[in-house]
Amino acid sequence: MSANEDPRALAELLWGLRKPRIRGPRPAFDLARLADTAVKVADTEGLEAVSMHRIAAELGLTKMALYRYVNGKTELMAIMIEAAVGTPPDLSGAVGWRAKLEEYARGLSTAWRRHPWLPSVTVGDRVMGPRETAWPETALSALTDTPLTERERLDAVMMVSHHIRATHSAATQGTQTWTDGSAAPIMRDLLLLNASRFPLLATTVAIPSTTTTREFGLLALLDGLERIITQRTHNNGDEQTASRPDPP
Amino acid sequence: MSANEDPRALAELLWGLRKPRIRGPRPAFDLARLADTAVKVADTEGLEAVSMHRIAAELGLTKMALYRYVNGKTELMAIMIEAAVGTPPDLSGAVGWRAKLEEYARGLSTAWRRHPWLPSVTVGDRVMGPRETAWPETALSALTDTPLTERERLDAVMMVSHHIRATHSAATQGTQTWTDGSAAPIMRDLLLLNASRFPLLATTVAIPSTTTTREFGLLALLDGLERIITQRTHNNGDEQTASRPDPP
DNA sequence: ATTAACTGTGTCCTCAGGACACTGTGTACG
DNA sequence: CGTACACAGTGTCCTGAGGACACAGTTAAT
Repeated sequence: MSANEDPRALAELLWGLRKPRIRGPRPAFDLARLADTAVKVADTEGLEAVSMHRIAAELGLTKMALYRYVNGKTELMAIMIEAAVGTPPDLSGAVGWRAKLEEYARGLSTAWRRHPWLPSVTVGDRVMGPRETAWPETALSALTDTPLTERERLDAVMMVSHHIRATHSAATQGTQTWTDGSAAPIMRDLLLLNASRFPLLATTVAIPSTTTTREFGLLALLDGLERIITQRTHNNGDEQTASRPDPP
Repeated sequence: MSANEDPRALAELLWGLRKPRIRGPRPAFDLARLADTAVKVADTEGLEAVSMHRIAAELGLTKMALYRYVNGKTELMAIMIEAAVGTPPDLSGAVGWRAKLEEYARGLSTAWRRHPWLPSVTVGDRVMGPRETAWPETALSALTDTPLTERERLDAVMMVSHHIRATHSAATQGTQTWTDGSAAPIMRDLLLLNASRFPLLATTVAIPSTTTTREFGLLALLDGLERIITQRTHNNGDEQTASRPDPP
């Protein structure tokens, strides 16, 4: 409602630049405690269960007392995200950019499966905290030995993230309208009823899926990156790259 | 608030299966009129400006009169989408699956640029209308001559859609936190301040972008699909495929 | 003409987020 | 040592959202 969205203040909160309070009585909780309880509520009852009132009650506080800690719900969400993302996976075990990126994608997938509300919320124009920022930093490290430009590396990282996000359950963000979710059976019926107008979709929807969209998409994505990378490598004449084996 | 979400009713509304009302007075408006005004409001003032009250007022109605046409805001949104998506591009001019998919991506991009609120809303578990359904149907037609399975074609189509969606302005859905949006300068400052913790991101963010993420990502994506397709083709020994020329 | 079905209105409710004044409390400083 | 200030937490109020529901007015089929 109100013009409460001050990105500067949010940044200071997330990056630990708040001036230490000395004068009055000590606050009963700290930001980490707030974030953890809010995350717990979101995990167990869904994101829509997270309201100022609810979280405050969970802590034995009044709703308005929460505003002593955060400037509004935006800030609450921000510290929730920061608390939930966790640390990015260790890519040092994987060899080659491709294996590293796959490992990264797995890690992302795991984190988002653990907190199903996370993918739908880590989106759009916003201020990120240091813990969340560590993720793309880690992903970039997978591509340092490639001939891609810095921008292209970031683009590639974003592509992987977006793909994992997009394929992560229809309930949160997926648009897998055809395969999962409560609307899927209805859509199937409608397509079969109108098979003449939508012949391709109708036949496609009728058959069961073997592989997942996530696997296939990641394969295509990494194959595309690999093509670009090997092309650059051949032209420049250095850099080794780990290739996926051709199937028989 | 209330359990108003009946996907069956929504489907009937979208697919024109409402029983014709005979008995009482004629309604002053029809669904198309509702949808158009709501779309206009969303286009000019943003999606958050679309409320039941607002749209009703726009039509010179009371809020509750709107509920005679739609069962709730979910249905309003659904007919808004259906009105705004428009018709998919004609792919018959492009030769080869790759050019067709590129054309499709362009069309999608155009539609979403015209209605910036659209990408953030055409997401998740929901019932689609016939006009929106025509889009993936069209995209599938681009891939009929490829050796991909039906499922893989749908996956490929989804990948393209997701990519265009993801790269379509931070304000709506993009997560292009590093490059656009009001939070970007703050993030830049934070990264430069903490360059020791995030060396890769810090350097990456410092340099200006030459190509867009959308172009690079689509390139990688289509390259990946092409690799898979040509691989299948070589193995099966048929199918022609349009390849992008190698740069010098 | 009657009646049933329907459109649109007005009132009320719940539940968000949030502003603001107030009470109580503890620490720093004169 | 005491006072003043800064702060934590409470209670009350407001706005604005979606929505339920009863009612008045209207019209077409019977």
